[in-house]
Amino acid sequence: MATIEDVAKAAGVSASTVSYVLSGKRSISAPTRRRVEQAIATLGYRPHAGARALASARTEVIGLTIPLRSGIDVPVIMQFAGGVVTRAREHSHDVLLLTQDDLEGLERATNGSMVDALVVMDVEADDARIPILTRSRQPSVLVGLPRDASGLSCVDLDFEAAGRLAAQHLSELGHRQVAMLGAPPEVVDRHTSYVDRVMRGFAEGAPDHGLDAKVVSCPGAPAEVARVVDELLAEAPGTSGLFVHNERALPHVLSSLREAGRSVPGDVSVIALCPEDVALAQQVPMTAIDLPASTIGSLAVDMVMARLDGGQHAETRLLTPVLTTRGSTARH
Amino acid sequence: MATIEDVAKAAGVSASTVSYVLSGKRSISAPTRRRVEQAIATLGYRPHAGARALASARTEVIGLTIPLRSGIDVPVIMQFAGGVVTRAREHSHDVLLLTQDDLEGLERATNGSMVDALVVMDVEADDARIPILTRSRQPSVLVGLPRDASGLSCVDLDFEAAGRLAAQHLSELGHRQVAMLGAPPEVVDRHTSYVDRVMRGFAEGAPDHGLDAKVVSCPGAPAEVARVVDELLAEAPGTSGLFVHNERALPHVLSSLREAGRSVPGDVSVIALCPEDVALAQQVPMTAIDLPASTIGSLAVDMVMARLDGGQHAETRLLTPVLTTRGSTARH
DNA sequence: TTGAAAGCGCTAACAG
DNA sequence: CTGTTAGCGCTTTCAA
Repeated sequence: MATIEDVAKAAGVSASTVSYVLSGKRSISAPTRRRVEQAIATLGYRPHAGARALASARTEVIGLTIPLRSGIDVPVIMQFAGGVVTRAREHSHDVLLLTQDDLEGLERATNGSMVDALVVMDVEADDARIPILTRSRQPSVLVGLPRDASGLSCVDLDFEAAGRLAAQHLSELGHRQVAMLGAPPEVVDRHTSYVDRVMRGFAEGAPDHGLDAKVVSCPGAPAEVARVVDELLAEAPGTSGLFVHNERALPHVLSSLREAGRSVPGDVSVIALCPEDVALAQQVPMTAIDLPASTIGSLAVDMVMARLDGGQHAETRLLTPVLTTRGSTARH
Repeated sequence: MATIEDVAKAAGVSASTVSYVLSGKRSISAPTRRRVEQAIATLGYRPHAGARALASARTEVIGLTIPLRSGIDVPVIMQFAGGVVTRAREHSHDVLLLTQDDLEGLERATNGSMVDALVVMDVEADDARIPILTRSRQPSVLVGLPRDASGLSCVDLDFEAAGRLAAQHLSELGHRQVAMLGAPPEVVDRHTSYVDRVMRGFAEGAPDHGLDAKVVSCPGAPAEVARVVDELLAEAPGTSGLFVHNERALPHVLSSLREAGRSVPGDVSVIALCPEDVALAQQVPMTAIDLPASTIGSLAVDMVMARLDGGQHAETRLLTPVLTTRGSTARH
């Protein structure tokens, strides 16, 4: 591979001049710049990432932890990761993929100077990674809201407000007996922050709007979804409004209702909390609170970059949920 | 951050000794090793990745290109990526995430010495990345089968055999008029290699088994799936066997059939080509040819690692498809 | 506007 | 079994 020295020779300048042409950190005469750029092009020169990181203490890489475990909403993760990668490239950074529960990997990435900054997904209420992150010298942003952020930046949809909004909307449609079908039990048990928050928002918002509400967690497998729906309808036959925060279960909820002889939205109104494309891909286009995963991903990168080169202080940003009315809800 | 020099001082040895303790490349006396390990632990020392890469010409990172564009089967991608990351860690490598169509990123990663090796997903028949990869000095493995692999390693499910297997199975069940619902048009147009191969396998295998077969591409949106299914049943009302290679469309195919008054498997047998968990998550547990995405991911990493430290030559590995009979097929 | 030179932190001969 | 030393390729003062 061509080195900066090769380029310098070919252009008849010193290595430092080549470096400055690349970084733009000092002014270069037009002819010199031209010759250097020429040499770079003909040699196909690319700076050696390791050498650059060593000399500049900057890697141009950000770390992204993503969950690969069970029960998660895969499309949401992908959209989020897409947002992160795309935005990172716009800040001319690459992305190092770390897995959620690999604490060792997180230490390696930070202390080993593999990354300039970190985006951490799917934060739990008491996340074991928080102490590692506060100790690290790289800025990081948590996607989610831990019990104690310890001065770290956070970004997420305001899931609690989303829960309240769902309750409010069902109330405004005239429903009185409602229920929420939440994440699978294994996810609820992990106390992943957004799961807790949306459940709390709905459970607390419902009474405020005069609703009688049940909140149950819901597995993803079709047979189990049917069981949960049947149980719910048996226990509270008057249920006419449903709030579903479980992407995998969503299609089966709709079929289960149908098979139980309840039409949507005729007998039961259903609000989903999911990305827009998922809402539109159901048998009935769903009235839904949008989960703007890609936007959150971009935002996370913007925030962490701002701290990196602006030295800005930590902040928490919660996006206001937006509900779009489609075909799955009606007046009661 | 502590450097190797700090560790050396703390342990009363030279930096090279610390390095050798870490790499195991020469024998160290027990007491020395103990003191060094002690010092490493108390200082929380981690080698600087860039410095190491510069000195050793090894990054301990592999690049992974994943598609983020539309029409892809998201769960398959995630499972695949999971397999890659997990296996990479077992070879003590991290993973740098690259996006599918970022040719510039691929060059940066290889020529900029950011990675030791590359795993490239979702290869197209004439993939623009192949020339870049053949030029690069890092080994790479393509997931998929391009028209001309140019001496690069390839790994994939034998999708052509999968197509034939589906035809054969439908034939053995006594079906005569069958059809395949393939990937969305935009994916077919890209000539992603596996899409072409499974269609060819089915189209060519069907006549060999005495089948009258139609092959159509199929969008993912529910309304469109319904349209495609209805058209199919209108043109070929005798169709009693279906082979679906489209994860997003799969649930809607089942509902469309039901709404068209055809029961599964009573009137129509349906074979899916998808990961096992997807097959089990449908309303009817699907007879399916497994798409072992995670396994392929692991395998890709193993292959690329073997070339890295064994100097082995390139090879192409195609996994034999396996069909599992479940509730969506019956004798005709 | 440019060049020379001192590192950045590590690895791997080479020497003992 | 261990230490000394010469780079790896780049960035960034310092000097002109």
